[in-house]
Amino acid sequence: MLGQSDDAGACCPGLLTAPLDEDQAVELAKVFKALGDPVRLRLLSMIASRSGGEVCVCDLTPAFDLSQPTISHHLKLLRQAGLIDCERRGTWVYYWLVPETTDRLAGILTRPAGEPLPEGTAPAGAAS
Amino acid sequence: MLGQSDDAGACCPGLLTAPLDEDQAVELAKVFKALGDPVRLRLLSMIASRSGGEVCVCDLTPAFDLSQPTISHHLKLLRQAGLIDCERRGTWVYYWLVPETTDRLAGILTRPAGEPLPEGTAPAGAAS
DNA sequence: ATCTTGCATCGACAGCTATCAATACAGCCG
DNA sequence: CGGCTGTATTGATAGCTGTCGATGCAAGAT
Repeated sequence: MLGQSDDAGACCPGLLTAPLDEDQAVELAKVFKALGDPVRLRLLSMIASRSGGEVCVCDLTPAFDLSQPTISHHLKLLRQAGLIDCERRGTWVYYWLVPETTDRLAGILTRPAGEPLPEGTAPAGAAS
Repeated sequence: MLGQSDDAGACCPGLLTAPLDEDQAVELAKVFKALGDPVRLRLLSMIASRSGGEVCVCDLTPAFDLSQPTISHHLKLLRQAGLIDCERRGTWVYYWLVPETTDRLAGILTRPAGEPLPEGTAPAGAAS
C-alpha cells in the first residue's frame, strides 16, 4: 500500500522538500491514518519491539481493555496499511513488522540535512 | 504537544524498540492523526517545501477545491498537532513548519540500525 | 465425529470528522 | 468614518470510525 507498486522515482524526497501530488498524499494518508490511533500505535510497538520478529495475537489481546474483535480489527487496519504482516501457524496467528514501511515513513519525514532554516523557528523576517 | 515539554529520556527510542505506554501512544496518535488526511499532508508539504520558511494562506487556499473555512480548519489541526505554527502579519497570515516535530516523528519511526532481523521463523519482509 | 480454543467477520450503534454556508473578526484603504 | 479584503469561528450535516456482541471458520484435542 505504500511503495509496493510502481513508485519509480518516489524513493523518498517526499513531503518536506516538494509539494505532494494528490495521489501520493492519498496513499500516504492511509498509512498515517493507520498510525493515528493509540491502540494501533501500541499494537505496532508491541509487535515491532519483539525483535524476535513476531508476536502471537494471544499475547496482544490481553494487554488491552478491549474486546478481541476490536483488536482483530485494528490489526487488520495495520496490515492493510502495510505496516505489519501475519501468518497462521496451527491454531495461532503471528504478526510481525514490515520494516520497509516504517523506513519509508521515516525517510519521508526526514528533512534533508542541508536545509538552511531561516533562523530557529519563527521566520518573522518581514518586519513590515 | 509532542516534545515541547519535558520529555526527559523520551529522546526517541520509541515505537519500534519498546512497547509504548498508553499516555505516549495517545500523544503520538494525535500527531499521526493530523497527518492522516490527504489535504493536510499536501498542506504540510506545501508549507515545508517552502524552505524560505513560510507561506501565506492566500497561497495555499487556491491550490485546493475546498472552501476557505475547510482549509483554515485543516491548518488549525496541523497547528494543534505542533507540526506548523503561524503568525499574522498585517492582513495576511503566514504559516511555517516546526521541524522539531517532524524530526521527532522520523526518529520514532527509525529502527536502530543494528537490529538483526531473524529469519528462521516468518518475517519474510523482503527476502524469500 | 464432536468438542474446544483462537482468531476473523458481521451488523449495529455512538462518537468523531470533513465539509460547507453564514457570520464574525482583524487590518488596510479611501 | 465606512467599506473592503483576508482568515478564523460557528452551526449544521453526511460520512467515516472505534467499539461491542453474536456468529463463523480453522485447527488441534478427545
